[in-house]
Amino acid sequence: MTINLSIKKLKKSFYRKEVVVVARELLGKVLVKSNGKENLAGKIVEVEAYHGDIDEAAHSYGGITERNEIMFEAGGYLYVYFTYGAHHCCNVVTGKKGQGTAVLIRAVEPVFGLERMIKNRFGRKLKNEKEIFNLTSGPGKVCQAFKLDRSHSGTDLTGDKIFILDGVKIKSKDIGISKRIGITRSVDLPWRFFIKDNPYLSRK
DNA sequence: CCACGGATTGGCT
DNA sequence: GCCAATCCGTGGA
Repeated sequence: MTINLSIKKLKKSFYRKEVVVVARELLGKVLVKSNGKENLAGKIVEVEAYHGDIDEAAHSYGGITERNEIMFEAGGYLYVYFTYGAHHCCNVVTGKKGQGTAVLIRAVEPVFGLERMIKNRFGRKLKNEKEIFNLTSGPGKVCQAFKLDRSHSGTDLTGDKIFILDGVKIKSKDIGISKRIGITRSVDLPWRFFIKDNPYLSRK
């Protein structure tokens, strides 16, 4: 009998599709950061889609700037931005060159490198068992745990430092849909997707 | 050059 | 539940 471990790295073709399709398919996939120091992995459990043309909440709405330039590349790159004077958020660029579409990774379920993530995020050991659910349950938290900042923006996701592995296919009935969180424009687009009942979500 | 506000988080009421 | 913290990207003067 063969065992399909489904640990193949996602290729450019995976990312170069319509952003909402990629957003849903990213659920259950595994974000990996791998360098000499850190070997971290987390299953993606919550995402949001952003669309440059019709979405006033997207950084790419309004055209290319120095910050969002990478969003306009063809899919398969990382876009990391800094906000509120304190937090980084990481996105997966999707679609064709010039579209300006990306998927925000809002929460992951820690899979590998827990000790390192805890150190990166809290600088100490966990106070209690419940704190594990505060480790990567938000876009700023994911970047802190994975130590991702603007220097990682533009990273090729088919390289060997930061990439995403194929994972469990999430069934439609197990995917929750809602409006996006924390935005003030285009607020009604139902483009937040999450794995229902997963304990690592930023919200229910 | 300057002013405004943000794809958040955590602490306090 | 409410709100301050805190930098910097963006747009207008």
